Amino acid sequence: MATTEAVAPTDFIRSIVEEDLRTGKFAGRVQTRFPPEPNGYLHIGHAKAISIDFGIAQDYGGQCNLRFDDTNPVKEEEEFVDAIQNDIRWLGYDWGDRLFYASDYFEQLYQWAVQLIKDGQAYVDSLSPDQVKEHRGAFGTPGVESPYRNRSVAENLDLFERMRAGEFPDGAHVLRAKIDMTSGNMNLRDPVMYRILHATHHRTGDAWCIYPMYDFAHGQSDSIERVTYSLCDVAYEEHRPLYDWFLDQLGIFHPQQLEFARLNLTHTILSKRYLARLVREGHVRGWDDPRMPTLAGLRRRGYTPEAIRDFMNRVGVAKSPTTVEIALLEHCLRQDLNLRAPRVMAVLDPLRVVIENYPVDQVEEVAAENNPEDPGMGSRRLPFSRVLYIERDDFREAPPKKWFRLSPGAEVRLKHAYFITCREVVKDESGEVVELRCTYDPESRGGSTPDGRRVKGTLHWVSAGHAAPAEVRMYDHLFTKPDPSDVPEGQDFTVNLNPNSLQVLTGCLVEPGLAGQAPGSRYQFLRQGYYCLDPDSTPEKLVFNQSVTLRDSWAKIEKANE
RNA sequence: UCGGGGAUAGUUUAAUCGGCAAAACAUCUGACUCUGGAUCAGAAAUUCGGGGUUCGAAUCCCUGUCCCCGAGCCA
Repeated sequence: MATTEAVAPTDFIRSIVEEDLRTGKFAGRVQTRFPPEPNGYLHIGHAKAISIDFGIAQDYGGQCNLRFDDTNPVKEEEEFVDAIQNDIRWLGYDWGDRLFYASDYFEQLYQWAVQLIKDGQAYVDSLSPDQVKEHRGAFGTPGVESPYRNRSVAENLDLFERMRAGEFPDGAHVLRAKIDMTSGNMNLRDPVMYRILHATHHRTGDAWCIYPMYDFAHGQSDSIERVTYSLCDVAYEEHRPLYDWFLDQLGIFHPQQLEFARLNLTHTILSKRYLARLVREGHVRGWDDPRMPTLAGLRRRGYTPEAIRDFMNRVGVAKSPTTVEIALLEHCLRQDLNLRAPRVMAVLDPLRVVIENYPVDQVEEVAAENNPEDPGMGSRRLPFSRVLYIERDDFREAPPKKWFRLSPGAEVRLKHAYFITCREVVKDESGEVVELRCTYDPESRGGSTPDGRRVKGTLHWVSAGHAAPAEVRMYDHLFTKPDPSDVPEGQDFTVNLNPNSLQVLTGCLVEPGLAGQAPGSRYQFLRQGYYCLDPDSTPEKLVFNQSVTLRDSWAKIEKANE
């Protein structure tokens, strides 16, 4: 099978790694980590970080750890720990036995905090949250020092110990680093290192009632794990001076933080908060709704890990804030599935066809290749009979220009079967076409005739007596605008929600072999697109999700004719 | 207002030391086809502006503009 991952990634981070490898900066070691907070589901934006963190380790013979950044017990849940691991594995990455938690390091972090207090680099502040905020100052103006800033080391030690012992209520005190209240970088204006939180932690239970802040936990966790490259979002670029400061004050192993731009995609949103709102307000059916950009949603939609990895390689790694067209993601899926998905025939909007000159009770089997891109995928046999269904959209009573499909008097090929000619159009009282009376050419079996006559159109079909009923869920972009946040004054992104992002087709008919297949199975519905069997399927009714359409040049012609 | 980061076809990225600006996606043509699919061939399209250095600048210097991020006891 041809590989779909042909693009060799090259980027500024890899250049730095290669340079370090040359100069021996980290003794030839490449160690990265992926540090999710277990407070939500992973989405395709995270997949970019995963692909970079694991991909770079892989490329240079290093390792990537999985570390849950679980320093805030009030936001984090065990449920997400499992879901996140599942998603990363599904994407195709492996952290071996290196599954860690920032909470594994709580005791060490505490000892380091004590060390900084003893060194006069940290102090217990007893200002209220509002006062801390006031003292911090604004962008243009310097902050002012807390009156508690110059407490003695002994008093700080005593207070901090008692904070740990649970003597104070939430918010009564914090431990802050003593840096510079006048810094232009807000992160350096005596950042909070520890806060009091009488909350049960998903792993440490009630062992702690003080918890370290991200800035005091992340770099040291990296250091403990001997991470060489701590790769993160550009949002953390302004935190780097602080990341470096703690490591330097502590005098411990110093990983290098490097920042890259996070992924944005057109026609969707990638903010955990907004995604949660879509779920909460019922705009989608859940976190794994096939319209969601979550990995769970993409998986259910029929996306392959290969397509997503290929996409990440094509998107590249840089620092400028950018928005990738969702068309590229869709292209990657098509390209992958074109090579791997078995072709099947499915009629979404059935129109009855009776072959008048075909024997009433006869059923024969025609051979159908499973994938013209890969003969190794073999072939199957399909039942053909006198009564069939074709796609309603494949017939026009008054055909437009360049119409290759069926119309009164026209001859087309039924894929893998016979040529048929439309003789008569049957309508009901309201004038709707309900049936086509056709004849077939017995000589055309297999799709060609002895006289070598050509037909322009080839249609998919199913045999009425054999087809399996199905529901097909058709999807379109979640948002109508490329940038969902482009809204009129006073409104929010929900006004750009696409009312037609889900269209449920019932009464579809698919070829018989599809019954009983495993949920998650992916197919190409011939001439239509790629579809994936949904877990909602039952023995009575198959349910398919449309993953992505095929490129449709007729749609373009039709549009141009308008 | 201050600090940090960024700017190359419509989009995302390349361009080794200062040496012919390129690829993919998207768009448009055409060929081919038992999927109006796939494939193939082709077209159009790019260095944020203004100065400067240089034989030569996307790259170096000066200057301006625009965009993103930052004032959680969130990560």
